Amino acid sequence: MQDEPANWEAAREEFIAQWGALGSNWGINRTMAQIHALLMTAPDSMYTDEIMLRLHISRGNANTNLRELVGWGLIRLVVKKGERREYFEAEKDVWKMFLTIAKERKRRELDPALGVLKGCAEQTKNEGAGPGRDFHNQMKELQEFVEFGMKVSDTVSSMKHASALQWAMRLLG
Amino acid sequence: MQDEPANWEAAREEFIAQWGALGSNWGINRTMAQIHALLMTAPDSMYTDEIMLRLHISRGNANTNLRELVGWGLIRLVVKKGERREYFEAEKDVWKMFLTIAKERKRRELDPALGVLKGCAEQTKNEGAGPGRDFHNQMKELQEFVEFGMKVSDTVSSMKHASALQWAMRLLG
DNA sequence: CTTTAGTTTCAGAACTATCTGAAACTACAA
DNA sequence: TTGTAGTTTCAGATAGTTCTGAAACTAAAG
Repeated sequence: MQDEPANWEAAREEFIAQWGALGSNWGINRTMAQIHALLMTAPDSMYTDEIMLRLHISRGNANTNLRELVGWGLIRLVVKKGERREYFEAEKDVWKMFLTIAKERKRRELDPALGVLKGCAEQTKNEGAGPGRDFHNQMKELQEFVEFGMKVSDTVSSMKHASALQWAMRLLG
Repeated sequence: MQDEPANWEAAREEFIAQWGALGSNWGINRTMAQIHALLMTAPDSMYTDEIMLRLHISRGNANTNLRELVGWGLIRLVVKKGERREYFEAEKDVWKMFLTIAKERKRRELDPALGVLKGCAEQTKNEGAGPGRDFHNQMKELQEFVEFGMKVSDTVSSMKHASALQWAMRLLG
């Protein structure tokens, strides 16, 4: 088993390519998803040039997307003592990864929607019976639903992996 | 209040425009989101030409996106007796809307990801200790997590609004 | 101060998604 | 049939997003 030239690398290659393609459906761009997949499965931290080489992407592209990923909190920058170069490594804990993504999506998808709904509800709060009032009520309903969803999300996010699991088991059981 | 020419329409206009913009973050295209917003807030069902006129979009565009929305299950086609024309109306119940979206997103985001993970795990199931095995374990972990998430989603989806609410109340304390 | 290793920026190129508009099609009615 | 109302399709135009590559920048070391 020792001398086999890393046959798992084939599966890894596959994973990186597919994960990149999936990124699109997820509203994440391909390169970003690929870098994430690469780092997630990297035995050691990597630096920019390695990543560029491995994924055949330009320096600018690599830099931008590494920065984005750090912004999301999905990877972190590591400095090795005695080395000037910056290395990157991915969070590998699945639960933490999930929380990070959930938080970011909430921020990007729910927060702005809530703003719009509140604004529209406010603007029509004095409408009398009729279509105007119906509209107001609908905005209110949506607003409450979104707020409720955010609360659930916050609650789950503050859980440790173990207690979330336990909670979910109760739900499923 | 009677003769004021529909001042709530201003708020509605705002809602449609903003909702469209939000669509992008949601992985839904602008027009589709706008049509949905328009129909969601329409006192009566509407037909293609009304929608085209109201949103300043072409027939082709309107047709494609109406079709998509019907596919998602967010709007439905209505035929009025004695009329040849097809009308459309949106589902207005918030909980049903949420379920529809959740189901569709699961199908588009989770299902394909699961496929990839299973494939990669399978391909490396015989790896001995070392990076190959680490990779395999990671794929397995991700796979289990996704499967778990799907189960939770299915459970919630099968709930009636009332019982979901009750359950959530318990969660939130 | 100069060199060297590395990082960041950004204008334009390449690519992708979306939209238009006109033509083809369908189906009913006179 | 022919006319009319409506729907669908699709090639090309437009708009939006992502990527490249080279130049500008930063900071440590000589």
